[in-house]
Amino acid sequence: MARRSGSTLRTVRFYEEAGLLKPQERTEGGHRLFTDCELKKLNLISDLRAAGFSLDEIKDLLTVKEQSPTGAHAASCLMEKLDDRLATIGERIDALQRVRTVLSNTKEMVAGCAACDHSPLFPTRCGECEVMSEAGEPAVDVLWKVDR
Amino acid sequence: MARRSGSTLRTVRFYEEAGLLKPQERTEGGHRLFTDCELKKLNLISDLRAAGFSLDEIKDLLTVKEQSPTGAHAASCLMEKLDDRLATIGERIDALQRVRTVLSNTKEMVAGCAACDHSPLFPTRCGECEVMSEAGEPAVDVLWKVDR
DNA sequence: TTGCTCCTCACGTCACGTGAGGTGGC
DNA sequence: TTGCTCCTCACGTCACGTGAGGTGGC
Repeated sequence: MARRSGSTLRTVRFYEEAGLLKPQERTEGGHRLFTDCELKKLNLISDLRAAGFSLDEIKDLLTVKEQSPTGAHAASCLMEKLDDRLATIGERIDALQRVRTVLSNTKEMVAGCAACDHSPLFPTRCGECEVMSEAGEPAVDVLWKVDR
Repeated sequence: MARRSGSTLRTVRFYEEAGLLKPQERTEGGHRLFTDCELKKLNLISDLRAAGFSLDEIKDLLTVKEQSPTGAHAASCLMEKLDDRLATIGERIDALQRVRTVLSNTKEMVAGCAACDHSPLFPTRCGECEVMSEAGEPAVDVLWKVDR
């Protein structure tokens, strides 16, 4: 089970302890036996964890049905929660793309230093070097222009 | 400082303890005083943390210069590390987009249940309902088709 | 003098990792 | 009988959160 989902034994036991997974039964010797559906659930949990959701937030999704009196109620409740999660994922993608742009800009600026020929300005006064443009990327200031 | 970067006092102190930030000096009473550059650094650290990097991975970027003998060496070393981070960010964006697709598909399937009229199949046998198509999205199996 | 903010311990939390010592099952 | 895998404690780790009790500085 753990191997087939790409997670670890410890993780499976931890999710069981948290009430997210339930082994259908145990062998005589205590080994956990899981159904195929629990494997699908573990895969979904892993995906949602990778997307940055807490186990509580995940449990909240997994227990919608058992907390809803009718099918219509469960459906609208689940759809609302899914919209929340989708919005959060959108924000996280945007944030990652912004960081990507920052690092990419930084790389481009530092590319001009690949031929730095033992400049006396290195390492503490690179900000005064003619190679550095004035394009104000704060990350470049931090990572490159000054030191300490 | 903490407020101006959107983080907390505790976080600033923790980063200082981890060797990522250094207050330029302290007041008589022990209050930390930071330079503008340290604020930029804190903002960069926050962005990289939000992108899922550990403090060790961040420190690794921040100390490239002081560990490099020449400017050319520092530049190529930093660019290599930036490429690594950019690749990781790309993978994380892809993963988030896959999860977004999964949740979006799930929402679309469950939308058909908004008018569920006290079906006797709810809540444990929704998988047998005619409303459910056969499009095999495992997340739908887990969140909707069966229960427990 | 009165608030508000900052200070330093120090314990708590979340999601696991990592042995320590023991058993199951082919 | 021999490996390999699984089992249960139980302590460790990472990145902070959260009081407890005290001081600074306007």
